[in-house]
Amino acid sequence: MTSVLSGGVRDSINDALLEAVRKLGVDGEVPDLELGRAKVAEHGDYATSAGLKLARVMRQDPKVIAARLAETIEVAEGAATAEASGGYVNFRLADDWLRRLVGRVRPGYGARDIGHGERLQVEFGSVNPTGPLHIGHGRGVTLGDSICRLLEFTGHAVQREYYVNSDNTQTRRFGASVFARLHGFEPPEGGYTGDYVVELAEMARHDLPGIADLPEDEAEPKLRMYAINKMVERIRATVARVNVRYDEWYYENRLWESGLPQEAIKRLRASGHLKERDGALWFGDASDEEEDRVVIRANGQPTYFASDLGYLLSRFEQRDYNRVVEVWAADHHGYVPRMKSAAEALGFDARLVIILHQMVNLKEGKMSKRAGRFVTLDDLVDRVGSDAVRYFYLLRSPDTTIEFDLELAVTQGSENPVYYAQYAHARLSNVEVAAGAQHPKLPEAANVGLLVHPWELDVARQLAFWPDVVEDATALLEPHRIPYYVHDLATAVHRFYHAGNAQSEHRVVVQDPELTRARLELSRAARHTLKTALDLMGVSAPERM
RNA sequence: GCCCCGCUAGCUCAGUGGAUAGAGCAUCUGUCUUCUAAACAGAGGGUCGGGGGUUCGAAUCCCUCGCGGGGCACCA
Repeated sequence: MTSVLSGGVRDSINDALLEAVRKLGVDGEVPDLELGRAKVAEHGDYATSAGLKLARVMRQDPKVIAARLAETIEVAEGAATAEASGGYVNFRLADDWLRRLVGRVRPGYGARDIGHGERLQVEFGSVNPTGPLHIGHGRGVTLGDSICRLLEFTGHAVQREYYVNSDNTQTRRFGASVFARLHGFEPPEGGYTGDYVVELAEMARHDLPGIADLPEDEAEPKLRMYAINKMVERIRATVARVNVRYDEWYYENRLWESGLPQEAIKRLRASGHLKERDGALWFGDASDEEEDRVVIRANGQPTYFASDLGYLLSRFEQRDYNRVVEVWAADHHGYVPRMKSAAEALGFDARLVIILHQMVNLKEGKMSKRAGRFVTLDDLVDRVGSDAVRYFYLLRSPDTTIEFDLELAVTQGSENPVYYAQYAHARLSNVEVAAGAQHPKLPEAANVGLLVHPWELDVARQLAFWPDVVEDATALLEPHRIPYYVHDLATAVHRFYHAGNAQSEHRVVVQDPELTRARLELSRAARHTLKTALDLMGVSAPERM
């Protein structure tokens, strides 16, 4: 029998449910019984429509099946009781089990070994290093970072990588723009016109003696690398402000130096995935020319796609990651099939996971990095703070387009839902301080049996749900499930706390040391869980506010 | 034209094919001599974009139409 703590109580219930189905004589395929949270309080905490689902297989009345299941089911540790209702089976978490759960919650509660140490890379952010990060990029880096945090929390060996473009058309234009500014010209057509390019040119003039005397074909690569390095420095500082960390800033030119794109091209040529047409080298199968993509241009210059072919080898072979998760903005969605078929052609198909998130649009009009028209992520952090920024981004499903209104973001900064959760944490921290002050020596062990009020058990109930949230968020790579959970837990905490405002005998810290100790146990369990969940979001858990 | 995402309360958004669709903000009504009121209790507010279909059951799956966003490069 597995410990309930190793997974969630939902897993235990599900195991018990399946075992009961077997006992009823169903063998072979069991349809998905869709055990989920009950939506109405009368239906308990979890519910399944197992009776209805099994009616066809068992050729029996759903009500009868549900009733028999309810009788048969035995959940491990007596964690929950089952009750039939029509074709449904409803589960109610046992009060006594909830109390014991409180005593078992430790810092980091909810961590699970789902990944078994799987080596995987998450590549996210990876914006062309041709300008500062704006609010659109903020979404990508916070999403990617929280995905990493989730995967680390669930037993994966995660490497966080930023792929630094350095040899593509955009970065060349960037280099050419710096060159133009160095000589007092306007950047060329399609170049970068932001003021920061002028600053970069002046810094280069100082840091690269003699650079202004070189002709463009010699100066541009030097200026480009100089400017890219400056931008990478700045991007690194920006993401650090929102608690985003990378293990590796992997430069595109490193690929070419190690011959990986060349090797990938060689292999794809041998396997018949490449062909010459119009003087260029194309990737694609013969069935549809429209789908073909250029790898080497007619002028002999490789495309970014050639680099990406080598990048696949770098990660799946040279560095031996079992899986690679890419986090991209939706404007790259057209590139997904290409990458997928490239990965397939090289034999890595199922191991490449691509997560897309929708765009962040500025209400005042389109952002453009080249035109220097955008709100930087630094601006946003300056005005509303890192915690509110992270919560704001992570609250939304990646599929939702964000219409960003800076004025509104600033005015609403103070009513950001993040403070609701942080306040719950701060209140509990304060309670612990108060308990220590009033009771210098409390009992070592807590008698959790003293937790009897509904507002106390409801906190415990929320704690029971946390492993489910971790599991779902990890399986779907959807961190936005966490802030919604945090809100629910914070609500239960505030209610628990407030019971003591309404009637002082319900406070955590009371005369009776035994009772104080029991309620303190619950406070700590809730505080640890809030802290853990906020950590996964990269949001701080303050001890006072 | 083709591809992707969205359309759910006044606004911003959750919602693994299940029972009576939720939260925050905003609006209205109550609650601080108290372990922190950045809180709590309550009220109002919905043809889940329209129309078909599949199913015992659809906000959820399929088809179709509409609206909004994004993409369809020898840019990334």
